[in-house]
Amino acid sequence: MAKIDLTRDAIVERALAIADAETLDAVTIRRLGQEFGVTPMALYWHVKNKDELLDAMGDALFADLSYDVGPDAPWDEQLAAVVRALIAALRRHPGSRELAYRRVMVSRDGLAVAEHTLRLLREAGFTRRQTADIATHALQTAIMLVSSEPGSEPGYSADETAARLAEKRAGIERLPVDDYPYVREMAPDMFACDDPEGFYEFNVHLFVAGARVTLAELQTAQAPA
Amino acid sequence: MAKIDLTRDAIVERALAIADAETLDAVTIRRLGQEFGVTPMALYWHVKNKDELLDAMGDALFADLSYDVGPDAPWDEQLAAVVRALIAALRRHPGSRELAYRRVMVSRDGLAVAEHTLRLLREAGFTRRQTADIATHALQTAIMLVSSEPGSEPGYSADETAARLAEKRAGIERLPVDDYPYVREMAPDMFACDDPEGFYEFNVHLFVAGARVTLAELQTAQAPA
DNA sequence: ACCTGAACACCGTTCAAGT
DNA sequence: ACCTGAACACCGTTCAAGT
Repeated sequence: MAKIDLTRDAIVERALAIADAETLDAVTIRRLGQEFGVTPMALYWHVKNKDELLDAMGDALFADLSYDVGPDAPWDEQLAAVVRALIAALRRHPGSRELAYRRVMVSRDGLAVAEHTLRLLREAGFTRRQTADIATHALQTAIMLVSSEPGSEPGYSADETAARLAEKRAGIERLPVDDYPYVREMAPDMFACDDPEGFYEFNVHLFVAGARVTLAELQTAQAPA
Repeated sequence: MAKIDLTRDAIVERALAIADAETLDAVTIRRLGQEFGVTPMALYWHVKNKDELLDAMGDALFADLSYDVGPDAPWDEQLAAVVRALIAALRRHPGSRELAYRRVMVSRDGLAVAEHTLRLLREAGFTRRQTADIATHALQTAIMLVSSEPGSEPGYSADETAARLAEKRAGIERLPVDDYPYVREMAPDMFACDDPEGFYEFNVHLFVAGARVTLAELQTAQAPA
């Protein structure tokens, strides 16, 4: 039974758990109060308001990132490591993944990945603008992959997800065969994924390959042999 | 003054406008009723519930896509055209961009792009799994780029965005110079963008380049000369 | 066919008050 | 220092009733 007492950390942890089990919409001040056996207003002692709670949840996403493969590794491997680390972190709290945006350039751990990523791209030879774009893109890619792992319906609980997916599949079944041959053929792959690790690895590869080629193009343009 | 009468289309249009001007959270049944000079309950005659309204808004995002560069164009150009078309469409209604996920494989226009994209990838030589992944990734990339155009704070109104950005910049100013040299150097590029078209083009290029290289790797692996 | 009134079960938040 | 009671301005939704 061990009642957990109301602290800021406990609140954030509980909030993350609710978001994962249900939805981000399901984490409300009132609900949290209820779960701690306390009135809603009690939370306001520990947290300024809901927005600050969401910020704190966002900060938690960046905890325990391990992206350091050493400064001697090629930059593209370093970049891949960053994206993998972000994906791993976000998969721990998929329900709160979108909160990562707002805290990368703010929280301590967020700034640490940012610094690391910006450095490796800059030293690889990208311009300032490109470095900013790719670094942003890296985080976005991670969020997006966790959002789009086939079979996930962003913003819905487990039950609703199942219902909506079933409806989508049924809708596609009803489609005229001649007009949508590829949609029909690919539907199973669009709605399910028996190998999530493979899904993530393929997409990380795609992302890093894009950056690699782009840099190569840049350098041959600048210094044609 | 010309009062617009309450129809399903008018409601959806108004909802999209509110989301763009403010936030998706700002579109509520009650608010819409108010704007049409009608009680909230009146909307339920035209729309089953809020979820259906959001679905309808999502459908609208896929209207007027022009991604057809002809079947003779190389597949990578066709893919670039799809991503550009999606970006253009989402930029018309940035406030509702996330609603695109749920309707790609459902709405008529969504299914049309899906069919087109799946076909071009499949014919280019990707496996079924890869085709599904890249097609999903294409939409996600578009959504994500519109979300992350430097200087945008997803989920906040214009005023709030300005406030949060200012706070972020100030936070970075306060950072120890020695610990975060790259974050400090790159901050202007992370928080603003004087050339959005360039931003989008660079990232589309990155995405397509990744796909191109990945396919090339695949083919040399399958058929080593 | 289309809209309203009244009601219910929810939100976040403030502020004075309790211990 | 930490929590509560009462209150306010919001949500989505149902359902019987009006025209």
